[in-house]
Amino acid sequence: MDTPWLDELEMRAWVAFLDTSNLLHRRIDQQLREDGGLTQPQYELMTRLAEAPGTRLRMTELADLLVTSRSGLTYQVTQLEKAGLVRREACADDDRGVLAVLTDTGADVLRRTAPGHVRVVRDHLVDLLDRRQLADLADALDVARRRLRDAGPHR
Amino acid sequence: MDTPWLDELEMRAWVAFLDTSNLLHRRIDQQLREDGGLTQPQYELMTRLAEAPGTRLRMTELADLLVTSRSGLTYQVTQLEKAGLVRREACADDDRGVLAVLTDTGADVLRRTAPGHVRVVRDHLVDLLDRRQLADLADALDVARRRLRDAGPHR
DNA sequence: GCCATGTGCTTCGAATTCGAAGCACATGGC
DNA sequence: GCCATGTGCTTCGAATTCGAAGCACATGGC
Repeated sequence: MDTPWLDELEMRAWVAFLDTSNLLHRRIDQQLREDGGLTQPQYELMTRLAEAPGTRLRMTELADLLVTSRSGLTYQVTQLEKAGLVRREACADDDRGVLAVLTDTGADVLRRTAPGHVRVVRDHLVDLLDRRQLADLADALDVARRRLRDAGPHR
Repeated sequence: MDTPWLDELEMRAWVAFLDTSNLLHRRIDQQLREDGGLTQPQYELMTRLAEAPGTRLRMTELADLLVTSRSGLTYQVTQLEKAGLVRREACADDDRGVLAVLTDTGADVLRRTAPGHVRVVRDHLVDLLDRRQLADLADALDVARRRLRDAGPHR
C-alpha cells in the first residue's frame, strides 16, 4: 500500500488544478453577487434545470448533477422557490418524488445573468486556451469525471 | 458588450472542469473524513504551512494561497490551534502581524494523512493521465491561474 | 395482502462560511 | 511629532453547508 508521492510535474498539475478551481469559483461568486440576486450554487442549479427537458428535474437527479448533498439542494430549492424562480411539482410516477421546475421568471433572470457569467468564464479560462488546449482539457477531465462518477454514485 | 455564448467544445471543457472540480473536492472531503481528524480546508492549510520556509506563514499570505477569506482563515487556524496542530506566533517585523506555525504534532498528523490523500488524487486524476496530458493540463491551468491572480489580488 | 427493506425528500442541529465592522498598529505627509 | 489614511487580523451576525435521523411512499418476496 505504498503510494508514491507526486513528482514535480504531477504536483504542478495538481496544484494548478486546485488553485484554478478555487480562484475561478471565487471569481464567479463575486461576479454573480455584484450582478445581483443569484449565488453560484443557485445559478448552476437553474442552469441545469434550463438545460433539462421540460426545464424540470427530479430532486435526486439534480443533486447528482450539481454534486451537492440532498439536504443542501432542499435548502437551495426552497430559497429559489421563495424568490419565485423555481417551483416544486409533484412527480406523476412516484408519490415520493418531487420535481424542481424553472419558472418563466427564473428563465428571465437566467437570461439576464448569463452574459456576465459567460464573460467571466471566457476571460479567466476559455478564451485563454486555443482549440487544441480546450479539447485536451475536456478530454483529460472527462476521464477523471467518469472515474469519479463510477467510483461513487453512492453518497 | 455582446459576449458570444460558449460553443460545444468550450461548453464541454467548461462543464468537465466544473464537474471534475466538484466531484474531486467531494471525494477528497470524504476520504479525509473517513481517515479521521482533518477536513479538506484544514489539510490544505497544513500542507501550505509544511511547504513554507520555517513551516510558518503570515495569516494574509496563507489566506491568499488558500484562496479563502481572512475571517475563514482565522476560524480554521483557531480550530487547528485547539487541536494542537498549528500555533500562532507574533510577527517580529510587524506588531499587527500573526504567523501561523505548524507544530510537530501537526507535522506528524500530516505525515500520517498524506498517503491516503495522495492515493485519492492519483486514483481520480493524476494516474488517469499520461505525461503529455499532465503537462498540458498544468500549462493550461497555469495560464488561467496567472490571469485570475493578476485580475484580482484585491479581495 | 402483509411486511421487511429500500428509496426520495425534508427536518434537524452543529459546523463552517462569508463580508462588514471593529480594533490595533503602521506609514507617510506635513 | 501629529494625524489622516492604510493594513492585518479578529469579531460579529446572518447565511449556507453537511450528515444523520425522520417520515412517507415503493417494491418485492412470500
